[in-house]
Amino acid sequence: MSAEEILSKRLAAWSAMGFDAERCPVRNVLDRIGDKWPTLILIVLAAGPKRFSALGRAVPDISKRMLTQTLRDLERDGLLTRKVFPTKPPSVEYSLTALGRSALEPMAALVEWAERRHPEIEAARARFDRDAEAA
Amino acid sequence: MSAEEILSKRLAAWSAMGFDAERCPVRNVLDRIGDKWPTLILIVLAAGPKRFSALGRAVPDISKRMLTQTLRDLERDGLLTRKVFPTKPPSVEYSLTALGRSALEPMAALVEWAERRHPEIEAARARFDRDAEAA
DNA sequence: CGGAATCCCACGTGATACTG
DNA sequence: CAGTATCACGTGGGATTCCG
Repeated sequence: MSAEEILSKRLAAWSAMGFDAERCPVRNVLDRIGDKWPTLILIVLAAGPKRFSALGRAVPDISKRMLTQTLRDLERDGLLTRKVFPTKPPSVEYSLTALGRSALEPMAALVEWAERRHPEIEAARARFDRDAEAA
Repeated sequence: MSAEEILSKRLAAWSAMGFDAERCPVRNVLDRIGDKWPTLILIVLAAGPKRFSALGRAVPDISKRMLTQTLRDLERDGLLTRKVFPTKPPSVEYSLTALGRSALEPMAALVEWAERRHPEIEAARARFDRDAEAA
């Protein structure tokens, strides 16, 4: 089944169900793995479990606040687990669940597409901007 | 090559390049097709060309402002084309480009993942919320 | 009909300081 | 170390209005 068919079918199904945005799986998912921070966190964790501050170092431009919140969201969705070691000072280790690892596959497909098509996109942008400037 | 390997490799490459968020293809792409409205527009157009107001009807909860802006962005990125018919009143038709259609493939993978895993995610959320409420 | 322009505010996000 | 709490700000995006 082609990508067009898959998407068109899904679309038809959702429309028939009244388009409840809250329950739409795609919207639900996109709000997570489509977002910048969750995606980056998952990619970093793909290499193996990491502690809180290690994650912070791996994604330099995330604030502690967003890191905490993003980790909570991903934990809530069952994409990663949070394991506390009662050492002193305490340390917390985050690692992907099977569900989280399964998310890496479509994400990898997206990343590959992004890298392969990036030149075309940049070219299209340059063309568009040039044409717009002509006006 | 596994998804983990692909993503870890990419991550290493970006880190080595200094993590320039502006030029990172993935961030660039995620800001488009990871976002809610662009994704939905592309999915709707997967079924065939559509006019402005038809798109608005197909995505009921998008405002005219966001519809216009989203279409502009996608046109700028070369994912769709805008064709004006000088009828009266004017009509405008949007359709996917080859580049736009190629984006459907990774998106379909994402949608399939989302639908297949949605029950697990909902269950994980319910469990998380229940445990949290116990405190 | 398809879009541009304007207003406006909720809320996402960062910065900072504090705690177990 | 791994967070929470608080405040303050900027802006994404909705509502509305006007135009060709």
